[in-house]
Amino acid sequence: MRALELVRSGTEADLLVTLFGRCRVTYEGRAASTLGPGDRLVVLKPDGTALVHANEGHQPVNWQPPGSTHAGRLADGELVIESTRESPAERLLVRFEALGHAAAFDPTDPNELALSGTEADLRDRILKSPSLIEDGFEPRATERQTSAGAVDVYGEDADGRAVVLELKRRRAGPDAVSQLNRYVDALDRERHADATVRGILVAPSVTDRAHRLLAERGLEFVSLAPPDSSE
Amino acid sequence: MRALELVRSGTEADLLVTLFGRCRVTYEGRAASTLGPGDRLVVLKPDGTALVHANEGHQPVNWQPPGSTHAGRLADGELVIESTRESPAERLLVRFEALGHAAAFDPTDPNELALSGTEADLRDRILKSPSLIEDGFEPRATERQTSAGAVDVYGEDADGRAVVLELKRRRAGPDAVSQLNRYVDALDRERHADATVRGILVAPSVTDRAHRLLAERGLEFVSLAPPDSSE
DNA sequence: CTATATATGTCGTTA
DNA sequence: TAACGACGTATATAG
Repeated sequence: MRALELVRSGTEADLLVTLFGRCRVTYEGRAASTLGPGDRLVVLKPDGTALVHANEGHQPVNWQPPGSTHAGRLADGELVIESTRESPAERLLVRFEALGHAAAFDPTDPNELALSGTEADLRDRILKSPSLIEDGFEPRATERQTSAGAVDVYGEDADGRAVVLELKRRRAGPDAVSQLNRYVDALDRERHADATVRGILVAPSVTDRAHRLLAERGLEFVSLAPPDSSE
Repeated sequence: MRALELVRSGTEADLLVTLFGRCRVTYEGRAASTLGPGDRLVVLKPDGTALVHANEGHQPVNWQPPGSTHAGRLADGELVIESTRESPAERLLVRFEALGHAAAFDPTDPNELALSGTEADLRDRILKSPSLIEDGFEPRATERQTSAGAVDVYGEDADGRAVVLELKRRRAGPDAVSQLNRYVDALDRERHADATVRGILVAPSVTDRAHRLLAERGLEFVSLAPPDSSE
């Protein structure tokens, strides 16, 4: 079978292999799933990634993470792709009952994605212009460690009070407030100073629930978004 | 150009279109990105999804969500795929300087994925055998609403005290504890009863930090995993 | 390896 | 539509 040869030689030669056809899929590992017959696109990458894409959705209906091992074989005359990995033990089986297409490509890709508008960009914006938070704010550290984890930005306000910033690149919800709250609690406990630590959530906006939570916990909010790519 | 025709007729006819070749990609929307020349697989789905897959990783290096609109055109003799959506406004541009392959398929897929080992399965396991939590535990409601959101499982212990369960299908971290804490706080405030609400995190295991957080907040932990698919 | 938090997260469900 | 939380999340980074 030509497709089987393609899968074998393709994975062997570190090619990107694509298959399209009618197949069933079973998965067992962190969870377990079965998928009845249907037409899907299967992609096998040289890094061990396997993707099964149906006709809808951004996400693959089934997959195997990078580092997996792909193998092709025939069972009752049908092409079967088996992708496995250990730690955690996971196995993906794709059984084709009809194959419309099979191809292999040499994917040389020297360039990396350049992305802007991330939380890191928001942080850099604040470090460059601390007054965006408030007059007199002075950043002292990023990723400052606490017993509750690393704080996005740590600094002092105009009165010398300790300030913790938690940054979100988009509208923030209750989880962001809880996160900030954990850091403030931890620092309050560790610093055993007179003044309590101020906690400020920095995001373009917050949800109602998050806003209430901030108030309950005595935390603050500053509206700020990552810079446009043009800035 | 044959590939252009394929893209146009394929998207028109609700086919799944795949392209492989050397391309550059730019994206602007919730964030912004550029990607220099390299060999990638582009997938256009009939639901408006666009995927750009490089040779590595489970995730597409660039994409456009379902509901987007794809268009193909020629610019200086090169095939350009443009995928846009509104709300939020986002635009993906893929410009091929070399095309190795183009194909279109009719993806009929009547079957849905059947998945087990989820949080819902863990919840059902508890509802069927409440003593897995502790002797005398009695579930009263799932998705019980509070001012902080819906609680996974709400019930009473042997002494008639209110109990909130927060379920996680896998090892739980600090965020899960914060979530549980929010629900317990909300119920304590709403119920204005004498006895405080008990909060129990139910997961296969917890991280050290999560364990400490539970102790600080007076919350509890019960080790329990979703059932095997065989169970 | 694990732990932690981000993500153009996506996706489903519900108000 | 927005909000909220789950996801086989994946991914990067620090320890």
